[in-house]
Amino acid sequence: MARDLAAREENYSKWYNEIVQKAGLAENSAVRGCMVIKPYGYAIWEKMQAALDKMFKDTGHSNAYFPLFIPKSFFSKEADHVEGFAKECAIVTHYRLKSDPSGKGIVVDEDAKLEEELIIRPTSETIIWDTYRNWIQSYRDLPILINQWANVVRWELRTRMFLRTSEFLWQEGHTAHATKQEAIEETERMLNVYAYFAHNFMAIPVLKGTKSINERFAGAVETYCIEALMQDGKALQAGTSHFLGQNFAKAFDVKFASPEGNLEYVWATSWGVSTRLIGALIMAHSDDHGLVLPPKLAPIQVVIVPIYKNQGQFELVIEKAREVKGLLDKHGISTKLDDRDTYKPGWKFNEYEVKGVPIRIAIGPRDIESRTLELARRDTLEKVTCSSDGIENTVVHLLEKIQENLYQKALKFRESNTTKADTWEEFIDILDNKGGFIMAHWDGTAETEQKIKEATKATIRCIPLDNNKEKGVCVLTGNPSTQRVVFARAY
RNA sequence: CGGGGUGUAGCGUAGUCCGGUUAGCGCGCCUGCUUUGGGAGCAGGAGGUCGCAAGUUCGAAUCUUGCCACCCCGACCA
Repeated sequence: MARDLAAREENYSKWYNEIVQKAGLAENSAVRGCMVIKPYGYAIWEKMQAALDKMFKDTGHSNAYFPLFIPKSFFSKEADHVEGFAKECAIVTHYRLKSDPSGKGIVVDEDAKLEEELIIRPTSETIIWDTYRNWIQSYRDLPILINQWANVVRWELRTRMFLRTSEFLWQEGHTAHATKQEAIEETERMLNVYAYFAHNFMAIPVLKGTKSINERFAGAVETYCIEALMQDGKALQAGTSHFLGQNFAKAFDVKFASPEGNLEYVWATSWGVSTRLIGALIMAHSDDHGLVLPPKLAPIQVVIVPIYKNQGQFELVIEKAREVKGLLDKHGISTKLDDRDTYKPGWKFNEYEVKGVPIRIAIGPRDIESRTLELARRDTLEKVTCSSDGIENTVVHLLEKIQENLYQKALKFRESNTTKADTWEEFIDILDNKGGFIMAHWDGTAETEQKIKEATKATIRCIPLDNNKEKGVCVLTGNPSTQRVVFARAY
């Protein structure tokens, strides 16, 4: 993506959509704002789920499932929460259809109107806290550490595949604690889980931080987030972890008897990541040849393409290919042997390149003679011929190398696209000509942030957790500031 | 909801201003032969209510009116 910013912005959407479609990840559906996740795209999501789910379990959480429908009245209980989601809810008002009296198709049966409308969950805090009320009486019932894998619906006006669809898949953790301290620790623990996942699985460096009040989750006391930088210089919120204080406990009247015998409100957290991460993966690593997947999340880590001219050669080559696949399988490497006779090697090379398969092995008659293989890596597009002896070790090491290289590349990109701005002119100039993260002083007020957003579309992505305190003046107002915060235009 | 745009084969499109043979092309698909170490070549073939409806006309993809759908930009948002 070596293009100037203007060209990048213009072409980026097109480039992104092409990768999504050509790689077979997803396509737009007949339902407005929704998408069909195709098998290959879903396989990536399953890899993400597996890795995340293990980390959730390792930190003491269990999976559960709560209803898709939420009674409308639940939403009015937490004022900020309803304010935040009211504008983007899908609402079920009826439960029956009937034939149109005029004989043309099917219409809603007005007699089948629900007494209370049901909201299709945009997030599950309300129904979960309504349930937790019945589960919690004593401090002995705490903590509750639950996660659910689910779909949610937010009626977005403008959608983009994976990044913002009306329906999306995610996980949402909802925990209940006896003390504020414990809840804050949980919030931070899960933020670290997300950051670890982004770094070690997605090969994407992220900034950990807290949101400004303007950007905070509706109903939260504090929102922690991980922010990633995409190749077009825009920021992407990749995950959030919320400290909800006692807001939902108070709204849903969830109290527990403490060891001292007092009735106290429960402390809460919630945290989530979504299929948006697939969008992040695409935008962080892909190139003009297509998708580039980090080995740890690639559904197919190695593809073997046999090359032959006739039946005799096919038999020789395929035997070797099967042997190699067997070796790699034994080492836990997800390997596909593409022995289809209906496509030519060149076609296959291109297909797996577009799909971002980290390593391709080609085996032909020449290789049989010389006991070699052709190894091609997706991240650098380099091809080398290597000995077929010990191929399993070669591949294991190469996969690790690719994983690390992708991370380092993304990190370098972020570093060279993180810029300090000390004046308003600099701030504007960087936004318009370079993009990326801008480290700038801010006077800490919501009004200033709002003005900056209106003037430039840039928002505060986060206030980094490991921030250095540094005296300065706000880029917009000139008022005193104690630290730089991260600004960017965002998805 | 504002502003702009587009609907022609599975996908992408030409033709529309200025009505006139059988609606053309590329990709894909099917058959055959030759091919196979970077998206194969040649030959043959299948596939169309030109978004829907009404109107004008000898004649409509093309003009008129109404409707529908989708896309882009903005407002909203992860």
